[in-house]
Amino acid sequence: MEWQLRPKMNNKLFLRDPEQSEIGKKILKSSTYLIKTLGFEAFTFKKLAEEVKITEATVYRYFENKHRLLSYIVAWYWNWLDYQVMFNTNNIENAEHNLKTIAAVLTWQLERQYTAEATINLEDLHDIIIGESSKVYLTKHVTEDNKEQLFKPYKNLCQRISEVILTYSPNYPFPKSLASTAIEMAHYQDFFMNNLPSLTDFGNTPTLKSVQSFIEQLLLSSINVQTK
Amino acid sequence: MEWQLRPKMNNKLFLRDPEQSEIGKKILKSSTYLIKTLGFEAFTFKKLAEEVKITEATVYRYFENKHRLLSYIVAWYWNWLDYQVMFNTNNIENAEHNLKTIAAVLTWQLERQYTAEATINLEDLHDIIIGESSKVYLTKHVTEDNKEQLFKPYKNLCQRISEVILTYSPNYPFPKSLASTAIEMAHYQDFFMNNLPSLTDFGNTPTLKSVQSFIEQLLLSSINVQTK
DNA sequence: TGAATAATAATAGTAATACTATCATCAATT
DNA sequence: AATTGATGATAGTATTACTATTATTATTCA
Repeated sequence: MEWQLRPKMNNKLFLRDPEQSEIGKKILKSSTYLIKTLGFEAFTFKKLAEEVKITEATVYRYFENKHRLLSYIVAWYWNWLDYQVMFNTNNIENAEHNLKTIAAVLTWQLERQYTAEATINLEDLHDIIIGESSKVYLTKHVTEDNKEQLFKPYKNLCQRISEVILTYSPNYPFPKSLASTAIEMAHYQDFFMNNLPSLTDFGNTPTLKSVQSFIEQLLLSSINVQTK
Repeated sequence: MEWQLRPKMNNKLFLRDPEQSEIGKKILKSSTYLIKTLGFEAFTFKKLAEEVKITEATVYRYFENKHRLLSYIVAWYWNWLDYQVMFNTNNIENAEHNLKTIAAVLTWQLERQYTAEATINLEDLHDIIIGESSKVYLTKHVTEDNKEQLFKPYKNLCQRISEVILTYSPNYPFPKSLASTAIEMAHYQDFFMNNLPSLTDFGNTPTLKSVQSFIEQLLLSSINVQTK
């Protein structure tokens, strides 16, 4: 039997479920491509409609506005990443090993599970996360969005990582902050490395492998000192 | 004799120097206030012009567009913060002490030097940095902006912090990445604490003091492990 | 003092954006 | 065969992010 994995998306994120129709799936695929290519600011529903060859009105029937669409895409990513972490740390007792796995997953260094589901192009998605994901919560309406649980997948991931941290070091005082730091920095160091390299130490060898070492070191050393 | 300190601003950041006229200064003050209050997305030159009681056209003679204005304000902040770090670590040999000072400065816990210069309201400015500063570089035109040296003050700060890190631990492999991590996280953990508290460990006591402890621990432990 | 210059006001206009609304058509379901 | 739902086609609006032009002040410089 074959299993098809689909992230369960919060229905506040859309007006009509895009996974339930061909047009919806095309909207997801094309918007991911366009946001990656044009950047979120220059991305419009009009351009999206042209790309998918539908009318602007149709897009509006799926998503309230472009910010919600970005929120959907980003939430999808956090869901997916959470699954990767879960799958790869599942049944493994060694917390240090698991922390290294987390650093690898966060920096895109691990064989991806569940790539068959091709609604969204994962490489495009990763690009969007690097450059645009913060814009989802850096708004004046974070609080309302948060009440609608739009950030649940991010929080789940953060929670999962913090649990591994606590397994490794039960008295470490900042497990959740360290988890969110690892998540954010995995992406920011990637962005800096490629765009503002002097903010990193990876200017000469701009590879995700370098970022991975940094995140790994960040996770392990913070905790190591604490448990001394 | 009294000294008046003014950050030397890159003249690519403006069309007409706002520090050189009364209207210019009002533009800086009001835009800081408005961006803080409305958020950058809802902030427009029209609203700014109304607030300052000038015409929109006048604003455009000072700044090319609202993104450049934000870049100016943010650059001003990094300049100012760099000065704070420099002033407070100057002549002090003890690198550990200096790292603690840096954590304090980044989290706004230190007596501010040079607050007399009142063109820009520092409290408003701090709010903007927390919620809007990343938007300055998270664009499709980072590279060109970077070529025009718009991010120089940020890089200077990062460089200064990384030097302290290296003084403390000459073999630590990620001084610049750790510096940019400390800077970004000082602000992100603040934002999370106030808006998405479950991403942090400060939900019960949402104070900058808590963030300070975290940043301090982050800086010191990363380096400590390395030097073992 | 008078002329030249610079800064701003006042006003107008434009293309694009982010929508909302209406009605017709077409396909699938019951 | 009738109903429902999704989409297309089309139109329209308020706002945004500008650009342009001319008139009016204020400043400075000869």
